[in-house]
Amino acid sequence: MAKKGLDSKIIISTAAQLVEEKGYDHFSLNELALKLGVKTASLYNHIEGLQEVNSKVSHLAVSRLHLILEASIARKERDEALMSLTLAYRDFAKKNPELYKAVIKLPTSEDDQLKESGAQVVEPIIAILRKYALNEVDRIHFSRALRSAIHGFVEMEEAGFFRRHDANIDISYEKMIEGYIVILNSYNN
Amino acid sequence: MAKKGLDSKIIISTAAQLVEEKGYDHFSLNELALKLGVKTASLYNHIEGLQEVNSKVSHLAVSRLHLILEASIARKERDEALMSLTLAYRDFAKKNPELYKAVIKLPTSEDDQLKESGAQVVEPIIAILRKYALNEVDRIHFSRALRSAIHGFVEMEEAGFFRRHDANIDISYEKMIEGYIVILNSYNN
DNA sequence: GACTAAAACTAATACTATTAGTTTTAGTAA
DNA sequence: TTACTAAAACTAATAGTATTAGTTTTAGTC
Repeated sequence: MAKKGLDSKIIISTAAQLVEEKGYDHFSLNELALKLGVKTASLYNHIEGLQEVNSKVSHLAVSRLHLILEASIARKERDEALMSLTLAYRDFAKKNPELYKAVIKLPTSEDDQLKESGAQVVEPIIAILRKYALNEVDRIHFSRALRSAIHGFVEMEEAGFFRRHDANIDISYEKMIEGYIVILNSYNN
Repeated sequence: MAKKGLDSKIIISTAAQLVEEKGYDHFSLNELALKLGVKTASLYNHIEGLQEVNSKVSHLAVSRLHLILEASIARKERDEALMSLTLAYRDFAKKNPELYKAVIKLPTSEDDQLKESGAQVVEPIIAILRKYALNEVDRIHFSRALRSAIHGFVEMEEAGFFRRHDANIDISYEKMIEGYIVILNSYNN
């Protein structure tokens, strides 16, 4: 019963680990407590409840994705940056499929930081798009379409929709991104 | 304790209704039984368990979506058919947001009909694409990109990602589809 | 060395799905 | 009409979930 050095940060990062191990839908506070060497009720000294854990795991997932996206576009611009970011995005989702599922649940947690957290994924995309000849509104339109495609692709791939093996999935993805690059470059300039 | 006229079909359609009412994540067999005027354990005379219910609700959702997509392209071709189908798709997702969530869980249910059921959504899209000058492999590549975009868009919209009100969401969607139509028409012909 | 607040604990509650065993019902056969 | 059977309802119990209340222990401070 000695005080374990528990705090919210350790709990959330362990939760993220457990989500990846057991699957997003099979996460439980019982297993989390077990992994932390503590009784389940003890967690409530540090967290409000399951909802808060879920919410914070989502924020953590978005944070990590953000870092990777930023790194992917360092010293790159335009088409090269876009291709690099989109590949990094899919790579993250494939390496952390269960944690990635937390990303889409982000805005569900109705706290105020969500605008900030949501922006973490859009921001590097918007940064790239600024180098193209789109006005601000078209930039938003285009970024929504691009994010939809990227997210939709990795989620459907993970869910098991793309089964026809006579068409290579990597190539499907590349062609999709190339399509977006074509559209993007067609905006006058 | 008189025999209620329960069968699998009634159970699943009631489950689908309950999913829409309470939200996909808050569905329970207890509430389902309550709504059917039966004790929870009695459901097991007709269903294997929760997993089967979830799986069959997914199949039902896909079936309904399929019907709507087919109807949307009746007597239409090419660009007009594509625009009509994509609008119908989003419309379905907006009118049945919780039930739509069951669609993405389809392939998780590992039964053999999944190829058939999954095909229900692709099929009308492929039918449209046959009228364009793509070879079979490119048709698959393109359909994956299009489905990713459509699904990704409606899911992110429902999840609350598209918040900037200075860009109209309907227009974002239209522009996205128009982009795909441009790409599609650029395949020689 | 006593006091306090944080952080662990135990115990209980109300949900969830699921299984086993029992009773009732509806329909069929004698 | 009565007896039989199988389906479909039931009750009761189990194991898992999150959560709350109340208690004990610990670590650090006065």
